[in-house]
Amino acid sequence: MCQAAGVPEGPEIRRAADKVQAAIVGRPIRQIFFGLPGLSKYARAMERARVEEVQTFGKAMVTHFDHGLSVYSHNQLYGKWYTVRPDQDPATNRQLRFAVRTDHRDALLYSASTIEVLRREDVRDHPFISRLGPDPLHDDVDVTTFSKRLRDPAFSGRQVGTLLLEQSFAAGIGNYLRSEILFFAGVHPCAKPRALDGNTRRKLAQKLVEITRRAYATGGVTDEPRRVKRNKKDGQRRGEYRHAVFRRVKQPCRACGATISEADFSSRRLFWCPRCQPAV
DNA sequence: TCTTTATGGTGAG
DNA sequence: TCACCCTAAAGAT
Repeated sequence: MCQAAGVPEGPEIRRAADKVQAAIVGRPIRQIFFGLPGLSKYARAMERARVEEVQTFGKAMVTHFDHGLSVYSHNQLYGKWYTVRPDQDPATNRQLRFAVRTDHRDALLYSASTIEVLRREDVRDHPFISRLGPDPLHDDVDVTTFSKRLRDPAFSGRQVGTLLLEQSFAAGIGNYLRSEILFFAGVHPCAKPRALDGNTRRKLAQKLVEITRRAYATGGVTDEPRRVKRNKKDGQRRGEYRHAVFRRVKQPCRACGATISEADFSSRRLFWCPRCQPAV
């Protein structure tokens, strides 16, 4: 059985989409199952189609079938994809919400509460997707995209600690990436883009893209490779061992030794180094 | 066994 | 800004 990587932020969703795509794209479908009310009526037609592609838009995933329908899913905090050999369902008490069973692998989505069927041409108009800013994991998005955005009056007067969580500014960034990006950019969460000098603003845009892509490549490890620690007991890299500041409250900054701070910011916990990210 | 927390998001006021 | 929804695992008792 293969449990698709991690859950909640853009990089984890994209990795899950990669797994699902490799498992079921182009394969004859044995069965489609929907575990939420109102969707079963679409299953028959999907069983005669094949999956063409699995797209992600920030934290949203869209599974496209070649007969013109697509399945939108958002995992929120709880959804989890598994890919398994046919009918080798995982041992879990979770609720199965969407299943694509093919002759090769089954792709199973558990616990997700937001699953919708759309026509492919309507995907861009979906209420969640249509409001998203650029996704730093998309090929056509780069540092310049966000440099410009940070100068845009719509965003430049906001505190960066708030801005980074807004999906309309950048799609797919969540709470751990927010703390990590600000740390590597050396920017205090209260800073406003328009008050930063040009170099710092560009560095913030650069780290936004770099750290998000690093998280995708590593499966959520955001600390610099040379600094990444391993748990001495089991060699794994969880929590303390994955990030530079996130959830490292009261631990020493690995760059300067100062004690990592923590505070609620936009109703979520934010972590920063008071020396590497001085108040503005 | 109960309570808290969580890498997310919506809608009311 | 707040209450609320979704569900699972960790922490407290």
